[in-house]
Amino acid sequence: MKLQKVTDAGQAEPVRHGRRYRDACGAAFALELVGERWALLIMRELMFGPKRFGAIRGGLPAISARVLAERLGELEAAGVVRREMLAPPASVAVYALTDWGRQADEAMLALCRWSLQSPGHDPSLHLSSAGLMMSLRALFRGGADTAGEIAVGEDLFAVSVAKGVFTVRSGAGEAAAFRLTAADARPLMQLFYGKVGLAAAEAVGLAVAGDRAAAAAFGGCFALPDKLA
Amino acid sequence: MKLQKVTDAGQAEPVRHGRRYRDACGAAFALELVGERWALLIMRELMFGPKRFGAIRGGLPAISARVLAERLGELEAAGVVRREMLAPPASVAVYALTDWGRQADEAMLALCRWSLQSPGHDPSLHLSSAGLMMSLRALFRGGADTAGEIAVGEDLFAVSVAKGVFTVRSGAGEAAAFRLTAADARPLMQLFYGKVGLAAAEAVGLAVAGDRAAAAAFGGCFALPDKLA
DNA sequence: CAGAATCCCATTCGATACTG
DNA sequence: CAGTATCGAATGGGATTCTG
Repeated sequence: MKLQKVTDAGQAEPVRHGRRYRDACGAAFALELVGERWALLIMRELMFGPKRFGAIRGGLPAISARVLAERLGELEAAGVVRREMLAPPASVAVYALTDWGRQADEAMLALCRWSLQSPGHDPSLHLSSAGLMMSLRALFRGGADTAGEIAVGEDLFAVSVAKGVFTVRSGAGEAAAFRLTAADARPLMQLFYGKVGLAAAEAVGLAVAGDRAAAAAFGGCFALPDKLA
Repeated sequence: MKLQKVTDAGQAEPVRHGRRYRDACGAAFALELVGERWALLIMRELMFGPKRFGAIRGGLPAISARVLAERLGELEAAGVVRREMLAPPASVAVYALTDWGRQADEAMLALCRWSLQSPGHDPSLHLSSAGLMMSLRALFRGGADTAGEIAVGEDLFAVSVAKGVFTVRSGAGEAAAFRLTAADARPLMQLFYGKVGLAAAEAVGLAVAGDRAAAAAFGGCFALPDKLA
């Protein structure tokens, strides 16, 4: 009722909240689509693959079920998210970004890179596996070609550096030279944000398998930008 | 009181609204800083130079004075905006982006480029001169080197294409080959968004001075992206 | 006139409880 | 687990008013 109104033809038409910017600039239109509270973070959670309602909540512990349901409805009406029913016998609903929704990652990365220059950023907060991978993409500084896997809790990602381009995919990787495993993002943040060595990260819960030298070199590909103030 | 609390030492400490994301990802932190309603559009208005309170309102006719004052206070506390007192005899307050605040333009451009792919975008809405220049930057597709001036209402911008890079500055331009003048953004939107010729834009209020061929070529450097749906 | 302060109301958010 | 219902609290928007 709040999210959309059904026209005479029965078509869903996004009405959104009465609050519009009434501004023809693309930035304003983007904010109409994904500027509501939590919207961009929900998209981040879906950036590496479809997720169930509960899995999104898992990545965003501070969101309430009500707001999450509301946002998913709005994002679906906006064409950013698609609700899909998995085939039987699974028969559960998952939420996935549309192709267009996935293209918002450039904007998201730009926001990450910008905000991480601030000395006010607090890396001690909770970080989901999707948030970690997003941060890695934002923090990539370049380095030698390599490939590996990162396992965070239940989630597995294939990462690679090829020709100076860093790529993350969901799932197992081809020809992974190393694998970093941790129960949550904390130890990996130490390694990537904190610029500590592999050994220090292992002391706080990281497990390294495979080529240790390759893993260490990979860790050196990322750094927080220089702070401003 | 709502924007900041004064500590024992008397220092201003951004408390924001109780609503936090509690998420270590840079995207979440960016949203804490500039994710409130109107914040990014206020920054857009300041992107090409400092403005007075009333001038910002002029660019954002739908914002209320209360919310604008509140946002300016928050953005100042966040280090994105600086409130400056012009030297006498002017002695008026203006709001300017800090260096860091200006760096958010990459993220803003990415949002523009993303959202303008949507068929839902409505170019018939109001557009401020800052919004127009932002949109031009987002719509730039490349073209031959040139330089000119664009005058929208009271505002004057120097634009140039050099080595495939499009630049906008506030004020008069060096060696401008042409000048496009209009009372508001509408005729210029016709030219740049609408892909109509110079003559058609002149029919709706555009005035062209100087080298017409250069002006026409400049107009051809911009285009809306292909729509998705 | 610029812009801060105040009041009122509609909407939204967040937390908890509830249901299939 | 996947949402929905409900309610108090906070916010946004608009109008009005004060102050210099």
